[in-house]
Amino acid sequence: MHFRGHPLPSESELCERFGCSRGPVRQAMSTLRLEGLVSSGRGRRSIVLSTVPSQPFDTVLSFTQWCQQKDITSGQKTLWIKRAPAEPTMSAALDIKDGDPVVSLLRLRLVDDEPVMLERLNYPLEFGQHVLAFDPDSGSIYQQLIDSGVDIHHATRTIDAVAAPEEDAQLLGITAGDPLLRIKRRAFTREGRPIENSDDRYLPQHSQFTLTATRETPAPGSMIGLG
Amino acid sequence: MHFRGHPLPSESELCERFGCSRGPVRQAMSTLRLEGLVSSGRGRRSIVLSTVPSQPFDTVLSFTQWCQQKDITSGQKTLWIKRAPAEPTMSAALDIKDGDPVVSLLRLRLVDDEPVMLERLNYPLEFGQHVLAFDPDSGSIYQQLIDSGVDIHHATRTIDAVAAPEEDAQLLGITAGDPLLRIKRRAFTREGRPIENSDDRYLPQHSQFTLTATRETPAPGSMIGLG
DNA sequence: TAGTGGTCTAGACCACAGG
DNA sequence: CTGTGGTCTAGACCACTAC
Repeated sequence: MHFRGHPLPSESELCERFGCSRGPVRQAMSTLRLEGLVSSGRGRRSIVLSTVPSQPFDTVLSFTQWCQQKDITSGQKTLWIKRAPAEPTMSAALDIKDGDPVVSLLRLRLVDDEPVMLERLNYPLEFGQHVLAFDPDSGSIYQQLIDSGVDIHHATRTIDAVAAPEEDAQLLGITAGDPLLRIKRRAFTREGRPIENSDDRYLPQHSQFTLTATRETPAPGSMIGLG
Repeated sequence: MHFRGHPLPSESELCERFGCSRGPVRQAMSTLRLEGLVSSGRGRRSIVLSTVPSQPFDTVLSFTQWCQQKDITSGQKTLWIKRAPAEPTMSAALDIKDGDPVVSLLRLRLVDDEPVMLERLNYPLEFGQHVLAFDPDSGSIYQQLIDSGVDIHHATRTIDAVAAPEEDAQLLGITAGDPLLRIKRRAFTREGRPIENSDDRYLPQHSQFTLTATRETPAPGSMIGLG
């Protein structure tokens, strides 16, 4: 029915078909454009670019949720969970005072019982209390936070590559110095208060990060993929 | 003046101040929201989340342009440029027939005369001819393609980490096996025909990749940053 | 030249947040 | 309760594309 290059009905036709004015139609088209699914421009019909929807925000943040969508049997082993006063670097990252309590986790993420990712998570006590009151091996911490009423509003990620230190290498079953894909993540409330500061290290042979950008919109969709 | 959490003027105030109706004001706010700069919602004032603008699409693709924005003195050394029949992997990636001509480049990117990135670019002849007819050390290939009338519409990037092979290590002045951040990129026309298939390898200590996502919109902005 | 999407105006109603 | 942003209507003009 719809394939790449296929022209869409004109906006006026869509207005008639759905019995609404141009506003809602244009808003819907705008969403599709942002997702990179259609292309449009002055004077020409809009056309289908892709029929594959981009991943929603939740999936990008939650390893658990992403594995479920991909029908991958994911596992996790929490190596430790602790509550301790913040070091200067961590207090700065979480926008709290030096020595304020921080809840920290070290988790190993598994796919088919093989380690694929090492996760270091840090939360201010205000949010970390919901993590403490929860078995971290029973499911998604993100889901737990959301269920506890924490308003995870936006997040930033920084990606680079590092050589595996001895500790990481042992846990991931590789040799020290092997390359790891590192994703540092910070999540915020709507008001901009830090919820989480984390450091994930992926085995590059098992995972990669992909994203798309469109010229018409500076904001690309993104997702994590296992290959 | 504007800081994180600072409330913005209401939409009606902005309408008065700029002498326009709500439409354009809402469109501008929508752009800021997509870029993760402001947050808004029913019944409450919009607020500032960040004062750091995200990079536009062009900048994300063009190393040259990005360096110019950052006031970094960037250099480049094209090690070779060739035209050769496509290998099976490349023909599949560029959606051309086996043996069809492909224009390929190997470029070293410099910042302050130090190598920071190794760039392998591949174009189908249709687009690569504009690269051949151009001194690749004189400026941005993306700019050259755009000036030649090539409609670079959207792009996908895949990010992972690799251990530097001997050739890359020598060119970048590091040791073989050191971690590199790899970004594989594919650019397309509006019709979905591949323009470029490339493989960039960054020294991780000099560069990193950051992106933001907002819960309200699945599409995050993205940029490359040097640290 | 006819039809398209991009942009704008000037209203309107609603759900929701805050005092 | 008032004011907010989210959404909608029903027009309008323009630049551009395809013919």
